Amino acid sequence: MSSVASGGGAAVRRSADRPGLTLSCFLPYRLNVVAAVASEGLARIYSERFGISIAEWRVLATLGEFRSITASEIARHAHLSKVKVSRAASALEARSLLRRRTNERDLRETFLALTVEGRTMYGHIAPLALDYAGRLAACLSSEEQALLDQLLEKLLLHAQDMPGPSASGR
Amino acid sequence: MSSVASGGGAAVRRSADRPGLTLSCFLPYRLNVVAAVASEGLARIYSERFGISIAEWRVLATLGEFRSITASEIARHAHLSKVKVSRAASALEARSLLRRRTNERDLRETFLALTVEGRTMYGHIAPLALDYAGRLAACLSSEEQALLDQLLEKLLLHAQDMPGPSASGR
DNA sequence: TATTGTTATACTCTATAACTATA
DNA sequence: TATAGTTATAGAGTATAACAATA
Repeated sequence: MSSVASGGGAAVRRSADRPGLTLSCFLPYRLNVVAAVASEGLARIYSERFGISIAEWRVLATLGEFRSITASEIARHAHLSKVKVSRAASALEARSLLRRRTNERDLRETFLALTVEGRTMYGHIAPLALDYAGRLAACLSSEEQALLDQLLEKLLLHAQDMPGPSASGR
Repeated sequence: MSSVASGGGAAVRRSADRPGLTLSCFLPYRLNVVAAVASEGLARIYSERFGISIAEWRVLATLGEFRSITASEIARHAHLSKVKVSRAASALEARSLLRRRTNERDLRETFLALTVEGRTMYGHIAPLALDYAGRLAACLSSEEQALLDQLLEKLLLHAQDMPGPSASGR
């Protein structure tokens, strides 16, 4: 009786011994494994070949997309903490890939933008990244890709405002 | 310059300036964000409430599923390195949650199994984890859940035997 | 020689909070 | 008081390789 789990809210009977959890079918685990495997090759591209970290890549990619935005906007867009953005920006700035400029309307804020060199590097990495993502998704039909996208989006929005640890079991 | 990049097969034109990469639509990024968000709450359950790490949780879950298996089998099943399994097993053993026993047929191997205490803890955590996963997946219909599962599986198998960094661009 | 598993090392990443400066 | 951003600190996690035992 591996029992289990109407997700909704129904109480479920389980044997004390076999609560019916199968790791390979456990959604959070699966998402992590797929994400890790999917990132491995890509991370090698930008770490080994361009010497940048994941956080730096995300900042680079965000600035490649939006020419000049504030650090906190990058944090939101790239799903990074402000600390990580600050560190990544410092590292990129030290290599002259990025420039900081204070917002004159609100002196607390800083606009970040790629330098010409930064934009050049972005021009090198982005096609490789796109190619990689393309090859990754190539095992899915375009309908499947769209579907996956929708499902991930739904999941993300839902997960973001899910109560913490087991509301029922506190 | 940025020219390049036939993805799966179709050549794509891009401006040198805007290689057309949108972070929020970039599959590896999306997978990582969803996985991270989906894990947050869960990790809190077993770290704060039970004092175990993710690796330890995976070992625990694997042993909850397969009563007694070798360390390397756990590594394969739980997608962990042998070092991580070894460390996690030591930590669990130190808390008397797990027992190691040498395989008498091949003295290099060690069988790991949960102790009664370990099984008890598993019995506490597994239902919480299942509940969490259930609430997570509750935003999807059961058809959608099955579909997501299939898509993730396909993606995983494909990603695992994908050539490293851009085969074309080496 | 290859494999299982453990340990050591150094390194990176991370979270937290303290801090500066503005608002 | 609250916010944007930086810096400091310490702790956790990581990869790598070296190692012992066995095959």
